[in-house]
Amino acid sequence: DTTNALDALSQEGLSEEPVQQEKEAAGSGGGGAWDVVVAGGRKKQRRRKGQKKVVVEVGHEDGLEGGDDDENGDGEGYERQREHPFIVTEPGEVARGKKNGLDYLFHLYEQCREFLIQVQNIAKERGEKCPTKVTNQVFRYAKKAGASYINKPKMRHYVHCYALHCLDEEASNALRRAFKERGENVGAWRQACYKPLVALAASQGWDIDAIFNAHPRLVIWYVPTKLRQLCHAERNSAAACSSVSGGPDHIAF
Amino acid sequence: DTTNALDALSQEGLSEEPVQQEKEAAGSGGGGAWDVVVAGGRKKQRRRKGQKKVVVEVGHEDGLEGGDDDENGDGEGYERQREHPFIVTEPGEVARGKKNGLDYLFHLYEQCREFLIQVQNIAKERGEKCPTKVTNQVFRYAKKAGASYINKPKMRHYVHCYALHCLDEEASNALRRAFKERGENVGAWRQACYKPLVALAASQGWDIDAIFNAHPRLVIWYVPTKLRQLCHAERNSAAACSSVSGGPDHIAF
DNA sequence: AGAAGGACCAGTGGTCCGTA
DNA sequence: AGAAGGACCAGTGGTCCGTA
Repeated sequence: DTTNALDALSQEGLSEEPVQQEKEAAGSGGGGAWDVVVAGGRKKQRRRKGQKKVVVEVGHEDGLEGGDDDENGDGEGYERQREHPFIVTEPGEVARGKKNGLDYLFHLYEQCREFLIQVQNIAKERGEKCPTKVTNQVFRYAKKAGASYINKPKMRHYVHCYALHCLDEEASNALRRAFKERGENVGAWRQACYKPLVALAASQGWDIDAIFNAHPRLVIWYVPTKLRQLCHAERNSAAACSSVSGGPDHIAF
Repeated sequence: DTTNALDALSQEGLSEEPVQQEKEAAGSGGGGAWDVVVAGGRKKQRRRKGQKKVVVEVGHEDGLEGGDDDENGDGEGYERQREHPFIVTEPGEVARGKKNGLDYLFHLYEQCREFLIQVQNIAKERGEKCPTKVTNQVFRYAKKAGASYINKPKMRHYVHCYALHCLDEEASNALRRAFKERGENVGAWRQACYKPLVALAASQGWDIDAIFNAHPRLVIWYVPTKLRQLCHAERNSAAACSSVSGGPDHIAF
């Protein structure tokens, strides 16, 4: 199966992950693992020779803290393992400079799904409780498998953006292009992702949980609190509005 | 709707719950609320006059601890609010003495389901996360609604017994009659409930989660750890056995 | 300033063990 | 002894806020 090929690949070369000898290959100016993934057609990349596929138990080398800051890449001294910030990119566009693009962001969600599937398979094999969502356990597993660039706060932060991408890729792409053109930052784009989702929920009876549950890539993610609240608030004001105007199918926006 | 009628009713009269003035009416010798429920045909009991239906916010009176042990019922002094222990009863049989029967036990599971439904309705109304299982939140709600005789350790303890009752009532009834006849205690009966469930799982591909999920009254209960482990262990030894004997459909028992 | 993520916290699932 | 359930505990979902 090809489940791990992408994972192993995307663990390489990203400047932020702790494989020191490869770190700087992708750091700035593009050309990292993600670019390879995008250029190569999104699946079945062959692994680089000599790089072992990391799946379950990663031998822990403890190299993250302590001692030597002696390695440096492009002359900026010690680079922390924090991921490059996201910028708004169009579909297919590779982020330049020390930035990551939105295709890469969405790819992280796919990776989490693959890690979840692995955790589920292990649980089934052992006859243990089988998670249906991306839980702490899955994040822990991802980290142990070497995907240190995946963490819970980040993934939860952008879930609704990924949801829009899954549910209405056209609208998501249009929004990305518009916000890129306007030079908006990631935070503004992220905020803007709520509105089309709420509109979508409105058109489907306001049940955002049902919408997530009906989509195979989305069902594994918890509905973000704020999205749930927005849907609820909008439903109530739409109801108030329609009760004033009298029409049962009055549109809120 | 009739959702709360049973709840309100079964909150009355049971000797263990903290409505002091009614406590002793049902204490020993049968004749408590449960008997009324059984005799009355299991639904749409009318409420006793003057007894308010308790649903959400119970005015807390703090009367459980502190002060006066001055009330006493049938001459045994202060009776603690602990439920009478269960005994093995046949279907339809009312427990005599300071005991509770198994119909009453199973009725508690139905009550929990009704509390869950109430919690779900409230959550939906408020646009909040909606539990799909009987969670701590539901137990807390039950307690606030006056069903102090419902608690998590008890309900979790007997889940698999209730599961057998739901999935194969004939087998469950036969087991109850057999264990009553032999004079076995509740613990022995409880232990014995595992075996027919494991056999049932065996006949359905060993997926005990799927079996729970397929049943509308069971889907709201977490699969008990021990039941899951037994299914897993039995599956493995069945597999080993069939690989020795060579037949893919070899029966383990 | 905008953003990534370590680390905290309230409340969870699970059940032990002091109690009656 | 057999059994009910208060109360504890490890690990959860959720996200704040000290960090870069």
